[in-house]
Amino acid sequence: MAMIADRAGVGAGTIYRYFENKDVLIAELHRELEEKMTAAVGKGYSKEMPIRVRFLHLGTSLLKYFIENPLEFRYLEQFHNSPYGVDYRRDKILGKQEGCNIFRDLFEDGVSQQVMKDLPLVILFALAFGPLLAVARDHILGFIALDEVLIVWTIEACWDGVRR
Amino acid sequence: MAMIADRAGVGAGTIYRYFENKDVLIAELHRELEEKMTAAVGKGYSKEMPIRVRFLHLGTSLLKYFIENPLEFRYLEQFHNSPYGVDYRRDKILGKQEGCNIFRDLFEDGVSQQVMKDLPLVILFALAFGPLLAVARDHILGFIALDEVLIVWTIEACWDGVRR
Amino acid sequence: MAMIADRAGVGAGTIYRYFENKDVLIAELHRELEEKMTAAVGKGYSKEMPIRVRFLHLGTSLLKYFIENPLEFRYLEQFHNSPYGVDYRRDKILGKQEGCNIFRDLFEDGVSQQVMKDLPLVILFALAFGPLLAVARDHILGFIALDEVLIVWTIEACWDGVRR
Amino acid sequence: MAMIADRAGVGAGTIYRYFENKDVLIAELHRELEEKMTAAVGKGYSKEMPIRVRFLHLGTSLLKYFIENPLEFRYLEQFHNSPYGVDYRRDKILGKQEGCNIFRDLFEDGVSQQVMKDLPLVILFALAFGPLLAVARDHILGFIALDEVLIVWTIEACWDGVRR
DNA sequence: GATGAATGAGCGTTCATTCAT
DNA sequence: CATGAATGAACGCTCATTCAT
Repeated sequence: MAMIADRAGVGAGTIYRYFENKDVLIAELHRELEEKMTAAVGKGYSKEMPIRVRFLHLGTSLLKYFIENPLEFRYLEQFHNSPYGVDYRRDKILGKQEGCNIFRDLFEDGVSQQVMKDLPLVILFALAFGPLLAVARDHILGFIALDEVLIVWTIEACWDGVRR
Repeated sequence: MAMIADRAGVGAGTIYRYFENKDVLIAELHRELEEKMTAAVGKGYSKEMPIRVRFLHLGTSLLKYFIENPLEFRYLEQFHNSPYGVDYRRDKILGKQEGCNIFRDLFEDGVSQQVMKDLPLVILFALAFGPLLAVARDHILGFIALDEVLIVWTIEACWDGVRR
Repeated sequence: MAMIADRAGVGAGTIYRYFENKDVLIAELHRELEEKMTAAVGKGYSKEMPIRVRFLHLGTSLLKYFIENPLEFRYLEQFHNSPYGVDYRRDKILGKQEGCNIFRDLFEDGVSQQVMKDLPLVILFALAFGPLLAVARDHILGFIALDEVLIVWTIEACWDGVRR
Repeated sequence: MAMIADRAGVGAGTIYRYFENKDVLIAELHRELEEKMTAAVGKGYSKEMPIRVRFLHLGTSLLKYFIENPLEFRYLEQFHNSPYGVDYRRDKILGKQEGCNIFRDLFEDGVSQQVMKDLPLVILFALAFGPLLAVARDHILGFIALDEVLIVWTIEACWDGVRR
């Protein structure tokens, strides 16, 4: 908190006028970033396209978004690997189903149209986003240099994992 | 550190006779767990088997190992999501190539035999282990209940992602 | 201060137009409450009554007032148990003699008419108000349930302490 | 806490090796002081003495103890005027009756032998200790100068308040 | 070699007060 | 006059590390 206040060029107390406490700050920043990300990824996307196209569109958009916004990616990753993120996922999976529907819709459609493997949603998510996040992380850390081609190949490989 | 010393039944200072500091302790514990894991996973494994069999063997063994040793899995995950883990991977990927060769060998063989996609090793790793880790995490957190069948299907889906 | 401004329905800064600072606000509120209390207690009181009657009147009135206005009592007690209250008493006892004369007059009359013990005023105050405040506090905290009879008995016991 | 550590000439953290937290420190210090006080006051005291003598002994001893140990008195007063003290009293009065029996015993004996007024214990306590504490406070703050004689007179006046 | 008391920078948070608008 | 955003010293507490014994 001290560091954030410092970088924001404000006093230590000022932060608490805008966020009730650290947890709230973290949660709100997460929500904001996720919204921004969802918006960016949803550009040029339509439910009317074939499943495969939708998957490739969403996958490449997301991967590119992460690569172009490494700081946001790092935040999102840290969030999901923290107790905050676990609670968040638990609410989302076990609680009333809302938010982030763009991805769920795609997978539900994919399964019901028998284009994707008939596996639980959670596993399909893992198959699609597991590699995607790993690859984004490795690029940002400098372990690979992703280019347009590599991005597409990677997402297509993810598609192979997910499709029938 | 105090808690570890306590559970070990030694004084707070004693720990520093065996580990220079917290970072070193973490790194050494990691190495030990990874060795144990590699050994477990390598049981019944042979380089002479066909690539696909080797992949399925290693994948299912690993996933089962994580499910049976959730504490170790949590440690390994936390480690890799921390600065320690990043440094570790950097050394491993960019530095002198050693350790954990069992996996690298498999992917190198897979690529050279043209059974796997011709992608950088790092991406193949992401394709294989990304979903695996995600699925292990979700199982341990209670978001899915993996059984024998689901485990095999998951690893086979990973194989689809990786194979030509 | 923020809470007070809030409940008053004004901005946080506005309070400082009416009170130089927190200390002044506390002191002024104290003065106001003491005035109100003195007025209430003085109802139906006359210096012409016999000392004992005056004492019992003032004592029971005061005790009843506290019981009926527990919030005010709590404020007054907190005030007197704080550095503010100590300073206030110091000024009152050692400094120029004013204020709250109704009580002093009674005790001075009591001593000079040889109805009360010939003790320093401060001690007579302690004998009279010490138990009264203690009993009011205990009632408000729920340690006793004072009724009309108990109140009178208590004040009469105080009188026993004070009288010759 | 910082101030205490400072005056003790130790680091900020050291204090927590001896007291779990601030509340515990406060409670333990209180217990220690009360024990010490009870011991001092009980010197030369016997349940076999007549009630009046017991009362005068305990009263004068206590008052003298406070005067000789002004710091302890201030601590005890602050404690009892704080939430800690209120909770403590609540436990003592409403909970299982233990501790500080020397005083309760005296009052119970006094009432049952019909030497003291037939009032609730809480009120008798107020009658006896209310003035005593007030007088001790005023002495310590320099509002009166108590001497041997004044002390005895004060306690005798308290006795008048309490006795039949 | 083992101990555990001591350390102190750092944590997240509060709140009386100021001052530009 | 009134506002409320901004302040920053202070709070109670933690914990990896040291060092005299």
